[in-house]
Amino acid sequence: MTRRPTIADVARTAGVSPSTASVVFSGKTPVSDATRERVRAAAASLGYAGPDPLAASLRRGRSGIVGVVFEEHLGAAFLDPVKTLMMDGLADAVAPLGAGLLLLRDEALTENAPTLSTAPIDAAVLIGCSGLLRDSLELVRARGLPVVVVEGDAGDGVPRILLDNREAQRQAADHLRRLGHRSVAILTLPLDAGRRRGWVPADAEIAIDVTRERLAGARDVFPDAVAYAAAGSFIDEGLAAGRVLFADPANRPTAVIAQSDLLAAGVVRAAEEAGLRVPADVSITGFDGVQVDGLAPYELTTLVQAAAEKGRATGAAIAAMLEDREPASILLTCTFREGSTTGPVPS
Amino acid sequence: MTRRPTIADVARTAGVSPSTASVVFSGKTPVSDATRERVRAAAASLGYAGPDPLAASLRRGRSGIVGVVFEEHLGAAFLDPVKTLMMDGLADAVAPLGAGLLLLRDEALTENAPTLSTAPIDAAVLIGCSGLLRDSLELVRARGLPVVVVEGDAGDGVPRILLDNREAQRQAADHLRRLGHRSVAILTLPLDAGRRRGWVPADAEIAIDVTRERLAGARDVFPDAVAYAAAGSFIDEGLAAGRVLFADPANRPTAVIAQSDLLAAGVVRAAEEAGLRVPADVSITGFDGVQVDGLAPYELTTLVQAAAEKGRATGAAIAAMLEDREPASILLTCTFREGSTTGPVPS
DNA sequence: TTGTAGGCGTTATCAC
DNA sequence: GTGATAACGCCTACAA
Repeated sequence: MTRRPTIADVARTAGVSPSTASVVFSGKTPVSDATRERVRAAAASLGYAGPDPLAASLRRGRSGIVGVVFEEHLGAAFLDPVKTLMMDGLADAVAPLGAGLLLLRDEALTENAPTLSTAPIDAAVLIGCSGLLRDSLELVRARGLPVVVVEGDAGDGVPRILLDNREAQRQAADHLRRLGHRSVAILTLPLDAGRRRGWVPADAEIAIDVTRERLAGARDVFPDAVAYAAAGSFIDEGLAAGRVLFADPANRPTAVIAQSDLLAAGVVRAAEEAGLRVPADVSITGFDGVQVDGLAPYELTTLVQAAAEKGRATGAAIAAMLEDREPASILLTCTFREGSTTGPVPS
Repeated sequence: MTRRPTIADVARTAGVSPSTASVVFSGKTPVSDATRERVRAAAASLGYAGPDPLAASLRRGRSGIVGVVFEEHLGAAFLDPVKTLMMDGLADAVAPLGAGLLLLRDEALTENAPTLSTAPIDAAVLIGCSGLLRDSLELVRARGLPVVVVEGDAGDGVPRILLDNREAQRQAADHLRRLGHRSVAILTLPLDAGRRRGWVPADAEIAIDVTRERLAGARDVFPDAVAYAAAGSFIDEGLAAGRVLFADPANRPTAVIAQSDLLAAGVVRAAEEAGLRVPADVSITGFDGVQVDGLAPYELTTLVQAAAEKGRATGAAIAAMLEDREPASILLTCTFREGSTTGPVPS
């Protein structure tokens, strides 16, 4: 025989009708033990490995696949521990739906690759913030698929999963203020897709929501704090920025508010390099609450965001939409955690 | 109208046959400009977003999805820079096929989740090494799907993507020997799924291929070198192990061969901590050639594996099988790169 | 408990 | 260049 056996072949061999055979595999309707056995045996003898997922999907109108759209190269995305954790949570959350995650790149970035418009997905998760996202959003909505946007600017009627970035960052700033700090520098995430490194002018346009909100939170407490933008969320970026911040001994901040833990870790290293003790000479806060490999023995004072929970919430929203329930936008809150990198202002 | 429009609706509205409408969207056959326009217009007016991927897939017998099976939690997998890079390469390589990557967890780990046996995939990539892999392999073969195994023990007829671990590691060891080192310690990756940390007895059974082969390569040059196993490939693990290796000043290796760059980075840090200069007092080699965030200013002496290339090779093998060509197993070679962490043995 | 019938939405083939 | 026809393989009312 040349072609793969179908459920019809199995049914024929077992001497039952196709629908009965189908039921044996789906288990949706009771079947007598004898029949089940016969069908099973027939399947085994033919080397039938179960219903073709494609045909089943078409019939059901569901593929069991959730597309996750990234704006960047996959490698870049997974360099970010927060995204990794969030994917983890998302995977957990969609698993009970019987759904898997399909990695997709933003339409604009792909050639003849599989895309939002041609992939057999039941729903989509858009991650990120930039303008490309709008196009992707259009595509998905045109197809009438449920969408959830994570930490991005979505617009009307699209459920979003957000973080209380501003409020949280304000807490960290408050903590520093209570410790007596007045001369504070802020190390921000990239301002826009350009990812230029450097001082942030007072009137800078900040295209990326996360960056803007965390900065606002810090400025709520320290309106005049200088800000320096990193080109990405990496330890080495934090190190480079830290060198700049600590360059002038006469005019050095007593505390640095970094917008990510990786950046903060780099700043810690820059401080060490400059002969400064943390937190005796300089206090440093992070953001994210991820485990930074290689930072021991320090423990960052930081804002712990429930990254995996973010993924789970996203999954829940997807589940809701798939079941025609109203999905809720969700605002997750961060928890302030005091570590060993902040202390009283040096006298 | 309540249900989504189909290509038949579009065809009717445009006054053409369904097949013609189909051709307009697929572009597989020339169509007159006028007709194309009319179909496009009809589609737009009906809000038709293009052919349903599920139906198209069924018809074509291809879903355009490649399943990637991990043995571990997704989060854990993406913590490993080599895997991340390899995913990146894989994504690149399958994109031209019009395929996307579906993240799957090993069958054993999942509840009613989407799996190898129910997901609409055209091919599968199995990553890893343990025994579970065998089960997954069975499932996939039962479905008659093309499979590629990356760095795992696959068995008969399954194309594999492998690295010249032993030979490569030998090069690094040779390098150290030529520099005069005689007292060398080896820091290995985990020995098995148990991931126990500690000295490796001479007669230890090593279940994980990569660990075993790299160890063998090092021992080809230094048969009597002691070996210590880390519990994972992390900087902090390297640090912890380094502390052990450097604990006794009287009996301290002059060189450490670490089986991954992350481990090596930790060892560098442990050396600093112990007041040892690298490479003046101790030489350290890594493996992988990944960019270790936060290690600057050191540059590891290491073996550069083309991780992304590994992914690309995997994709190529998949492509070959999908086109009924014979897929080749591939042995990739690592390149020795001398950095700033190795030097002559201290006199 | 089992069988019958119809269709999910598309596209390949072939004839015109 | 365009159109009729026939699957792709399965599932689910509904009837028996």
